[in-house]
Amino acid sequence: MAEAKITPRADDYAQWYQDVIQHAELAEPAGVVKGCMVIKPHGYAIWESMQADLDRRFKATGHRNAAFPLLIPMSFIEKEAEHVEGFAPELAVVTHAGGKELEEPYVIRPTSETIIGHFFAKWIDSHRDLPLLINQWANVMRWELRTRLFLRTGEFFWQEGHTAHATHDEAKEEVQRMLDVYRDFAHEVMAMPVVQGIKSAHERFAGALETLTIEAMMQDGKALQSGTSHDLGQNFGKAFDVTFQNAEGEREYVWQTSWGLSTRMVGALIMAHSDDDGLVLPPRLAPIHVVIVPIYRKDEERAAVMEAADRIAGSLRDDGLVVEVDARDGMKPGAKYYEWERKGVPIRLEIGPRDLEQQAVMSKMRLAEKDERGRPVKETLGWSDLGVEIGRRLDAFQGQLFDRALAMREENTVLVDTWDDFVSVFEGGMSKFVYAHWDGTTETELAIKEATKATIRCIPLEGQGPAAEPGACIKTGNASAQRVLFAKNY
RNA sequence: CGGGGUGUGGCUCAGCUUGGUAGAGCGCUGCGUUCGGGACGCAGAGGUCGGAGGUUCGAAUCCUCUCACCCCGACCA
Repeated sequence: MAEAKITPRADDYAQWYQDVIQHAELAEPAGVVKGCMVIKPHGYAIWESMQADLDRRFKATGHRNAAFPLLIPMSFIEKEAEHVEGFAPELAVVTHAGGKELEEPYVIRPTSETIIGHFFAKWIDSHRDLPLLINQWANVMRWELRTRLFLRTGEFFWQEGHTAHATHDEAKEEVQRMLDVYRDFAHEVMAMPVVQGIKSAHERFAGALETLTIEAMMQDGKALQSGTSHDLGQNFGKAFDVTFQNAEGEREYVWQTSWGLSTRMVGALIMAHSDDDGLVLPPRLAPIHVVIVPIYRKDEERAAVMEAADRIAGSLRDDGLVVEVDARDGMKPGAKYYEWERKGVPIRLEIGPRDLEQQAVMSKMRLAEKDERGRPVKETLGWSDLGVEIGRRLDAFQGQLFDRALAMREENTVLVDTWDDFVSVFEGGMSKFVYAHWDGTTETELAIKEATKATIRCIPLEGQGPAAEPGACIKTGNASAQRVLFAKNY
């Protein structure tokens, strides 16, 4: 299988990212409301694929979907002290409706812990009501100072899970369970390796006891937080009076969790896999698996070739593949090739007059090797059992993408023990993942960020980073229980 | 909010310094020839040059104000 070249792209990575999005026709800023996006059909189809897969995983772990209001009374947000402090600066507030000023303003939901807490209080009475496992697919709004397409938009789409449990242990299990669901999704579906870990106090969700995260490395070596799972403790239970009677007849506050994953994952997908030729989509997320480009000169050829192309497409569809036949006239095959490559279709089949007699097609993978003339290497496949052959190649491609991304991350991950080395690692274009010791204080964390722009992405969970061993903080020399993951991030 | 930049046809942009009444490429429409890695010819459609005010005989161009967007930073559960 082809070994694709990854270009670090360093300083112009942001521009490259914009170009890929634009040329693959994924999204554009709405231009009306700051940082909101228009997701074009192809981009939305990728998000839909993510939704479908995640939704299956959520249901398999016992969760049910529900929907909650877009507008939240301001007073709800104010009920949890850390929550309001964290979100107040980025709230969009509705003050007027029906032509009149409202007595109490509403905020457009930045996340739904508060309004769901309000309803959980009504829904939960007995320990028999627990655990309550809810997920919501929704859009939310956060008025960020600076927006970045897909990575930090004012409005974005996501899912937010909200659960209530009888004990802290059960809640903590749920937090870890859903973090694992996110990891599995990232690895199996997105072909994007992630590090699981705990956020530092400074990076923790406003209102949570603990925030867990999955962190992925993009092609320029920077980290992208790709999903989070929070242990909310009893903070929201107390703020919204969510209580239940236990088996002993005593009233207790519930233990809650929340976890979310957003359209930022579409951005992650682009930055993790794509190249200068456009999108590279893992087969399990590709809206189209196979595009068939018919080739012909004369009308008689066209009729015969189209008939064969349609028949092959039908057969592949019977095998469960999503197939597009590009029957557009007046466009040369080469132009079609470039267009579908930019959109990240994993496999292209060409069929022309020469193939009809031999009952064959030419197959080209998205990351095919180039020959000495710079042309991509294609292979000839027979018509019989074509669906099986293609399925095999799609599976291999899925694995190849993960292996490639993992190898890239390993090559750019280092252990660092001196401050000078630490500083020099973060100079220059290509960034890295650095495992180093930290004394555990926010003060040191901020000082390191100030000096290097690198932040603590997470304190890796067991088995995620290097083996836990005590050491001395990279900056202060104070005691450290284990290495933490530093990186520049988006 | 600080620094830098850009607003001209659907898209990318030139023209602005040195005012003279709007261009290119791509895309789009029609016809013909093409079609195994980004086709070509011919004929067309499409723009009150972000907005307002000013200077001038005359403003895309100069001046003032204003709006929007992009990049860098601050911020980022």
